Amino acid sequence: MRIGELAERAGTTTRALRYYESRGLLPARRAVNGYRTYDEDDLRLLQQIRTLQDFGFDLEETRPFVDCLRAGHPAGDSCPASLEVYRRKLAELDVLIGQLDAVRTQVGAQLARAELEAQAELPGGPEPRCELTDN
Amino acid sequence: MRIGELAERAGTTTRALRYYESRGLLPARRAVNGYRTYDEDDLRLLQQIRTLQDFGFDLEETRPFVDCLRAGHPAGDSCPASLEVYRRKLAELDVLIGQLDAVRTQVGAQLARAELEAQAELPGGPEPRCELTDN
DNA sequence: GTAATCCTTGACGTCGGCGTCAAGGCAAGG
DNA sequence: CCTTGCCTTGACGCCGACGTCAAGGATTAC
Repeated sequence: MRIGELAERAGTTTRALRYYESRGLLPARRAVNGYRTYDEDDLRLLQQIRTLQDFGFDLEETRPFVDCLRAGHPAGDSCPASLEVYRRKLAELDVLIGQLDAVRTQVGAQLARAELEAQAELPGGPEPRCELTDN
Repeated sequence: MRIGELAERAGTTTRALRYYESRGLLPARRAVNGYRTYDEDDLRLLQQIRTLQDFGFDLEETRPFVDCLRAGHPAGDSCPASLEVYRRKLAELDVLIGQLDAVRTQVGAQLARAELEAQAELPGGPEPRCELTDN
């Protein structure tokens, strides 16, 4: 199949495929007329790439998986190098999620505080804090 | 004070300050010789910007806070526009953290599965799955 | 033959927030 | 006077993963 069909079947674009090839990730055979030619195996490699991309993996991080498949293994993650990428990614995710949780907490606290202060300002001077003050 | 001192006191660079000015975020007065001149208020504005940046806010998102301070309010988040930014950011964070959690779960599962399969491959053919098979 | 639809390579644009020169002006110490 | 160390503007570089356009060749449909 040619580049357009592969792109469509994988849900990506021809531009992306040419980019992958320029990075040495998904080289293509060439027909006599110079057109790129792909087969079903290439589709599988491409699907592996796209799956990992959707998970937020960098393009370079997908390379071990692609190499693994190309080496004849049943799955892209059947090789130690791929597992290492998984582990690194998990560690990165844990750090990132932790940071974002911390930020979320901080921003949430800031918002709560600022809303309280705004509340205290608006209704024409400081309000009574408690009914007991009426006594 | 001049740009170098302000940058140092705020823990940033002169390049960043010039960039903020180019974005209209932190304009500077000028001395007779053309040098940028800042005061303590500018330092406060800059600190507000940096705090939010550290939280992952875009520069544009810091603008309401800076405007709020410049309008004479005691805090950058004393204005409704700032609160809106807080709320939007919280919503964005929730979505992002949710996505990252989902990815973490998926990647974790993939890793566990791939490790199991690798385990089953290595020790020379499929291993006995259970001691009961010895009977 | 010609229009439509593929394909090719090459090259510049995008986005954010600056980093990093380059070329030159201004002020102060020795 | 000269050096040193600030400052000025301007402009290109960076990163990742492509988008988009340009100019032209190939194939197929009619």
